[in-house]
Amino acid sequence: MTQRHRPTIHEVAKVAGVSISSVSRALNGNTSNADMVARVNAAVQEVGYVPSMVAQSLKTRHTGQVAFAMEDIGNAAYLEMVRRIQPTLREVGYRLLLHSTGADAEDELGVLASLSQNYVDGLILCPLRVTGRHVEALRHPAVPVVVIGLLPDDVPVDNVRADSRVGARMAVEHLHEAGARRIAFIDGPLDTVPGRARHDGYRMGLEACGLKPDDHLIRFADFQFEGGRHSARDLLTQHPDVDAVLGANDLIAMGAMHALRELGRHVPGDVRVVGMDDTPLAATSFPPMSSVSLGSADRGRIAAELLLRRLDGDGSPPERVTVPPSLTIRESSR
Amino acid sequence: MTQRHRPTIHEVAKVAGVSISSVSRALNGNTSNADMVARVNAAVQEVGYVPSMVAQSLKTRHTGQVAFAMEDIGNAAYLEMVRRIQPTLREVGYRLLLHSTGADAEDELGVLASLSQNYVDGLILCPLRVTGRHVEALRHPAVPVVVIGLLPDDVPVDNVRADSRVGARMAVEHLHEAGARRIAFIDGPLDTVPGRARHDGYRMGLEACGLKPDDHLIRFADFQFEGGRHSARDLLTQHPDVDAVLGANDLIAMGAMHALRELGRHVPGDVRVVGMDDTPLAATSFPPMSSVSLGSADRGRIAAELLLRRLDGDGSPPERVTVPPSLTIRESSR
DNA sequence: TTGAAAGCGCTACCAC
DNA sequence: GTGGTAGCGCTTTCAA
Repeated sequence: MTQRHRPTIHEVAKVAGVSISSVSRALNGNTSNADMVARVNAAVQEVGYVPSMVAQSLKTRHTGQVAFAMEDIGNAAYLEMVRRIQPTLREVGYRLLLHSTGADAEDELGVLASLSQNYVDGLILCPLRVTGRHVEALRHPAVPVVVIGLLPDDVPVDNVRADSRVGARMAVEHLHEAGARRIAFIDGPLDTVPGRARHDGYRMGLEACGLKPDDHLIRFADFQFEGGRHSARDLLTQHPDVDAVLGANDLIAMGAMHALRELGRHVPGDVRVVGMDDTPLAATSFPPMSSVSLGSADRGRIAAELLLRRLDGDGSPPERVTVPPSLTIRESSR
Repeated sequence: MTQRHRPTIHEVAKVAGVSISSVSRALNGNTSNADMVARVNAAVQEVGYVPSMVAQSLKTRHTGQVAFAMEDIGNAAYLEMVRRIQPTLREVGYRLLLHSTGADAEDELGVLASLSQNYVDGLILCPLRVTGRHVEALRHPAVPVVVIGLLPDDVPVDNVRADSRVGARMAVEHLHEAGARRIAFIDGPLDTVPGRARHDGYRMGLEACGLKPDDHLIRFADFQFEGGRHSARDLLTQHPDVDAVLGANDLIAMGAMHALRELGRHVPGDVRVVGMDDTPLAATSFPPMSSVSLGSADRGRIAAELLLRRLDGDGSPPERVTVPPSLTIRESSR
């Protein structure tokens, strides 16, 4: 692997017999002389010149890079976001940097702080928890930031939200309509943004249906399959009259479906199940599982679009977009 | 969003009452005078100085960035890789850039070419198809490259492989031992690296078991759920004697499980099913699905480690690592 | 040990 | 329209 010398703009200039300024202009389309452009291009070909992003960045003060920070790319919701963010940015020439922070708030703050290093032009942040220090850091970001998730109203950054409160409520109402009366809920941690919102939505749903809330029917499971399975097993053993389970995400709900099967309960005959996030897991499960889509893909796309507007120099006040949830009804709750 | 002036090393120097060289040295640990270090650090705090990555990169000629290019981060195998690559790189201070090329060979070549822009120090490439132009581009990469996937022997880059040929053979042998005699195979496209290898492995497996290959029992499905479902439905309708289905990945195999259920065939009683990649889908399916792990996580980690060695200046000859497959037997094939 | 100064490769301003 | 030239913010010689 011989580290060949990378030709610079000077080599091109020499070969073309012009000045480096002319080369720069020709390459950036700031010249009207067609002959000049042709000569420069020929020289570029000849020496195999490729502009240095780094030098350009130092001069122009932008990098063509955007970062996306979330807890774990392994989470289907974040994955959906990335899959939309990347092409949206890429279309206009931005590259995407990925930060999986592993639910470490310290790490997220580190990302926020490191923005001052100016290695990216903007950031899309999807925090699992929003602390006071987050808010503080978001007051004076070194580059434009878009936050996906709930944010205090006075934080001056663009903000894209899901409405998982309404989503959870929709699920409960649907289960009620389908005939369920003892609707259990397996949530994620209450101190996370989605955990809190879904909990509230569940309660709201019960009220809207005239069902009495019963805290014994609520469990917490860290958003994972095994947690859902354990919680559901426990739940159904202690409360055999439960006739529906809402999972705070599809993994939890899938775990619950497995537990139900192990307990010999039929889905949806004995117990109806609904998940949240509407990931591929839901569509491919057996029976296919109803799930509340929180529009992860849309949130990703919209966040990217908002950020691009800022990067274009848009100075209008921070925007707040809420993506409505939608329920996909499949066999598990019919 | 007031674009405040970012303090430079000059401000720090002025406040500390020293030269910019001293600031640089103190910050990079190239000074032994403790007093100097203290003064500089104090000044850094005072003005809120954060070094510019870009300026550092221009000078030092490295960026602290590594790119990972694959077809689609939505694919579970690539996802697993990313999940290991990122922390491995991050641990030593590298950031990860993501290129989802969307199975566009042109795009992959673009990534390879753009390496000359020196916006990254290295690349991990996981091509779905390897063309002559890939090979050509890989002969003189501008920065170290590690390829995950099959590669001609004479291409001088580090290379991490799965052995999906052996993996597919293992699956066939397992199905045979379990009692299957008419083992069908739903593959991905034959012109992809994994599609080809798995096809060969399937044939090898049949031979090893003394089963007669029958091309009618092979279908192609583009590695997706619906493809697997369609193919399986078609297959089982035309060949009701099929008693086992191997899917070239878990999505295909899941699709097949659904088709079987729709056809009223019991898994594993009537038809045994095995998938490949051993994704979360397999473990959470019902019944839990046997699957051949091709070590995606390990391949990702190893690729990252190999790349880090190169970035450390290791000049030894290109290495070739093959990660062995392993079969996880679950209910679907018992 | 410290400071002055020379670039890294580029853009953009200024005269011509 | 074209060519000098002054930096962008940093690291790293080189002398003192």
